[in-house]
Amino acid sequence: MPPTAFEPHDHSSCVSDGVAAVERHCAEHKLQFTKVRRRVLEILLNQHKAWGAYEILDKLREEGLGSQPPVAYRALDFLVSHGFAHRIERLNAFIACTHFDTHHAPAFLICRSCNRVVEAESDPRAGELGRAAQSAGFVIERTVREAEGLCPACVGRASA
Amino acid sequence: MPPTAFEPHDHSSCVSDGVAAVERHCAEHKLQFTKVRRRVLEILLNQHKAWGAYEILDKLREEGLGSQPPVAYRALDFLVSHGFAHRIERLNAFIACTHFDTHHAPAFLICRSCNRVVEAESDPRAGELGRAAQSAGFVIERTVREAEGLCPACVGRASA
DNA sequence: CACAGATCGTTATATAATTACAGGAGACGT
DNA sequence: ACGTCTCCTGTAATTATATAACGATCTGTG
Repeated sequence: MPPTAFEPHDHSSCVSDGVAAVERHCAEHKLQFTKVRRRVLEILLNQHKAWGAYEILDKLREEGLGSQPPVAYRALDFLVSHGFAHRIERLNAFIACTHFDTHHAPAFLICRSCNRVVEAESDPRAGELGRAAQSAGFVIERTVREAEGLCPACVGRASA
Repeated sequence: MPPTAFEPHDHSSCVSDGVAAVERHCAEHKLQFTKVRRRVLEILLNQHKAWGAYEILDKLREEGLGSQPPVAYRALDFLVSHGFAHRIERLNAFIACTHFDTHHAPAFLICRSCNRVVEAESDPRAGELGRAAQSAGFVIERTVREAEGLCPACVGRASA
């Protein structure tokens, strides 16, 4: 499953499918998918970039959905805690989850030029972190794996 | 090379060896290892935990070495940019480098209970990130790999 | 309806980081 | 020694990110 967001794709389905999947999941698990939460998810899905909480808040404010930081942070907390979105530590920003079904430990590729971010599936026990943890007797609960660099399009542009 | 900071060790040598190594490196590369920079490195080396910039600033202030945020941030920038310290994105905090010689892409194990942080050596091209990057044609420039969980001592304490 | 728990609106505050600019100390060529 | 260049320092102000606290309102359920 190669990352797709760096490639042209039918983006409108990213939004509609994402919202639909979360809607379904919330219905099944009796979670309240409220207006603000839905709107924040839509905003996140709207571009494959990481959104700062205050960028989202600005949008909400324009639309009359809330004007104070806790409004945005609460919606983001909800989305993140249920796996509908992820926090990108490197950017202090948030992105919609694109591997929603699988129970995952995500890894991210962040293009510093066009700011697009792609989520890759990963196994938390694999790789350096897992190996180091095992040899140290460390129990991993959560991992942060983020790579910053240039996406294929921007590499081409730079070397051209 | 198993991580050592989770185990008992002669900690005074962590500080003195660390400072000496950086001192040598600065001399060789004509870098100015000024009073503030040295002191910040000592503070970082003093405990195997991640220090917030403002914690460091408080210490500097007590000692009359500076009172405004840029003093701490500038010293930290120097240390990080030359590989003498690392930033832990997950904690918005900084830690002294313990694998100083090797040109590295560090990974970290963060104990959420005792707050100790251990640096593990790693190969940026290995693991999930490298694989994902390669298949996407993404060029990695920098990676963030941080695992949060419980160190051996705290696991024992919790299950006891 | 009445209740409990979740969610929301708002004010205030905490924490983290940067910008901007003036001054100082050392390196270096002349 | 003199200017001058560069890097480093001191400080004020501001921006960015995130949380605390609290009362009001909504939602599902008996």
